Amino acid sequence: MDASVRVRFAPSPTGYPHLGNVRTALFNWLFARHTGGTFILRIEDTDQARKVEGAVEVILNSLQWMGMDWDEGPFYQSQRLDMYREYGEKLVNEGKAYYCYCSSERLDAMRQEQIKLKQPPGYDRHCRDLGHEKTGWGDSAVAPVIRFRSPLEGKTVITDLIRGEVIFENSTLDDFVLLKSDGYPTYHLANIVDDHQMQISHVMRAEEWLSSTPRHVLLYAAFGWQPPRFAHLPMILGPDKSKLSKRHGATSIDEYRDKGYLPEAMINFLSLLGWSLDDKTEIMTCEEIIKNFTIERVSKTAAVFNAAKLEWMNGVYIRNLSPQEFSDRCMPFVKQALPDMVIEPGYMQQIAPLVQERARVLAEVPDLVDFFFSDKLEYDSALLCGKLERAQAVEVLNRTIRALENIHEWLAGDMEAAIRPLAEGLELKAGPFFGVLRVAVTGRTASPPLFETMEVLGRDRCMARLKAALQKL
RNA sequence: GGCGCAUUCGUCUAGGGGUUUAGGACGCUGCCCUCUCAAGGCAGAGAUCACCGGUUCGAAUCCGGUAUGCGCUACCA
Repeated sequence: MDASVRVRFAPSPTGYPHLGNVRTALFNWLFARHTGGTFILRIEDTDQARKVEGAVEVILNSLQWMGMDWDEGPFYQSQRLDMYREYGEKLVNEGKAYYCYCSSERLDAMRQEQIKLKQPPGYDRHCRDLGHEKTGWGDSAVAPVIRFRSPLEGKTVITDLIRGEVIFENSTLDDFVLLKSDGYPTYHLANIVDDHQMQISHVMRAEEWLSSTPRHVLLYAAFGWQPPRFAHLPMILGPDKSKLSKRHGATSIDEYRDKGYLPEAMINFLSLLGWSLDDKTEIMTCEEIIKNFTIERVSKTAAVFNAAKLEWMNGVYIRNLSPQEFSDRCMPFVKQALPDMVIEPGYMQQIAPLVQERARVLAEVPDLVDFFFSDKLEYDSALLCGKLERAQAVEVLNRTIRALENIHEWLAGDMEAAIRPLAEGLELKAGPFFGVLRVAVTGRTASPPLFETMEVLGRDRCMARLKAALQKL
């Protein structure tokens, strides 16, 4: 237990959280829970242009859905603008940053030119030594930004908990913006100020941030602050091995919820994207993951997201649910997909066990069970015969109906005992014989076991369907 | 272009000098079970550990280079 561990998940509400974001949140949360530390939620809403309405709510909901509770926050950077500005101006006053009045047009033109000349793009430090005659807002038609006065030489060494020592030449760093002309801080400024103020001990974020870490280390030094420990997590890639994004299909976490992935399966699966317990353990409860999670066992290499494996794992979790719980969790999906049907919880509880091991995601349950609810089955009569002659199929149905009329208790065992011998009489194997009945009763060629299905369906519905099948032939 | 990171079966990964004929999982194929579909069981294919050199009695494991991939290179995060 290390109560001094303070970590944060700091998403920007510029879109809905995707698997990568959630994995980052998860690792921070796991680390906090493992160490007995504190998990803080901070919304980095400093980009007014890319802000997406409602994204914060989705982020919060997603964390809650996955069971990742936070101890402090959410804090909003947009509510702390004055403070960032003060810190920015403080650096200007100390000569560690400066106002820049370059217009975006000049900056764009400069970049174009640099690219044309095959030079590394970057700010040309035009305003770095303007002097003091022009300082602050109001002195120019152009609202200025504050830029960091990056050292021109030397090296910045960062020690990453996952990657070890990484060395950057300061000369490759440009004078990045700290405070934008709209008064909002950039990520670099706000992030450092907040991490310091919130006493963050470990910064765990995706590897895409590794390149900007020297800037952050330099900023901490400029403020005279002790930087936190850094751990850059491996990226999660799409099947084409590029950074996960919308074009890879379902990436937003609530899409997975809507498809019927279980949060516990998502936790388990995501925990294994860049972390492992040992050489064989894969299915773990959240408690087990928390107990065993350490940064030492986080891998360095980017992971391609394997949707098929997630689906498999979700199936494992679905099968491990109690029948009651499975039934309860199916309800919303079934109701939504079959809006015209009356879905009684009691009936659903009878149906559920028949499809539990056949579903990999909850959203496919409605397709598996809809025939339990419909009054009239729609199917191609050709399915009824399968490979049998029409006359044979008719005979199968007639004999079954007769046998069933003598059944006292509508129980799967009794029905099977009465019907199975009928196949022999027609010199048919059980497979083809039951096949006819299956289509008659369910309208499809694949279904849960026939007699259990018929028992749940009930006598009236089954008899009606068998007779209806006869009519079709 | 510059800088950085990475590189073990198609994918997720174990392994960190001899215990490895490189282990597990998903997926795939086959067989078994079986009233269909699943689930389950068993088996199989699949990795010269990116490549080249070096260190060493010995390298997937250590070092160097090359290649490739990815990331960053914004008044985005």
